[in-house]
Amino acid sequence: MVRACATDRHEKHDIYSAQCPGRDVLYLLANKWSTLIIGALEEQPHRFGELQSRLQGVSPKVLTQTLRKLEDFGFVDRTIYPEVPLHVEYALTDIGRGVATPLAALRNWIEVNLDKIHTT
Amino acid sequence: MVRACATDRHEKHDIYSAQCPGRDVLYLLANKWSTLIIGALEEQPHRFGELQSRLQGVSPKVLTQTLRKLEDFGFVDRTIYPEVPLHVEYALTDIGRGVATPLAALRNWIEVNLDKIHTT
DNA sequence: CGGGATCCCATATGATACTG
DNA sequence: CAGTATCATATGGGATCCCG
Repeated sequence: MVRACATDRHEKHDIYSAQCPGRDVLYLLANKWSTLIIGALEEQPHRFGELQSRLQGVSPKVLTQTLRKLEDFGFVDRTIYPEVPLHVEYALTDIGRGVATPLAALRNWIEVNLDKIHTT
Repeated sequence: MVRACATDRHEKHDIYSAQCPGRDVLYLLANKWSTLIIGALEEQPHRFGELQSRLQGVSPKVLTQTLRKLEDFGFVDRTIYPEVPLHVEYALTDIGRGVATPLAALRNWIEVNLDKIHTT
């Protein structure tokens, strides 16, 4: 259950309410790349370039934007190794590994049921 | 596991590939309202106006757009009762109830962990 | 290598008014 | 009631070039 009880409607802790902070989280994931990025990082930490080649089709700008947002929410950790050439690694935080689980379930469901879905 | 094996990279059945049809499904859900709509319909069928008041903040235009997309993918069923006044009901299809499960898991995770997330 | 800076477009989202 | 029409805007997304 998402709501604890019926009286939660349109309260702060009801995700169906406009005031619920959970909507921000849902909206963070609700873009073209967040879910895929978290999925990739769940397997193992990735460097910027590795992510870009793994997530076919993402531009460096959008990849940066999305990573920053995930950092802001505390889902992703960015570590800089001051080497030459520069080395930056992105990894999931504890909380990041937390969301990764339901997101993996979603991706998995999609893969398993893809043949039953009418993808025009 | 999302990929069956490592050799799946950048193939049609690898969701990380740009050619994977699963991306369309992921992208369908990746918008501001789809997840909430499916969540609401999971509880019970809703009329248009019921949905609109339940999902605080959605405009009729956007609600229609999203519902149409969900219909196209076969997740939602639209039934018209030719009464006066007009009566239209939206309900989940079998496949719609399928996605609803992982989506509910995601919403639930968000609610449970909301206090641990840094929502600026 | 890992981006930041720019410019630009497509689309998602919205507010409001109107109709079958 | 259940939308559609219209207009307006925000943001996502992308291409390219450049720099430490």
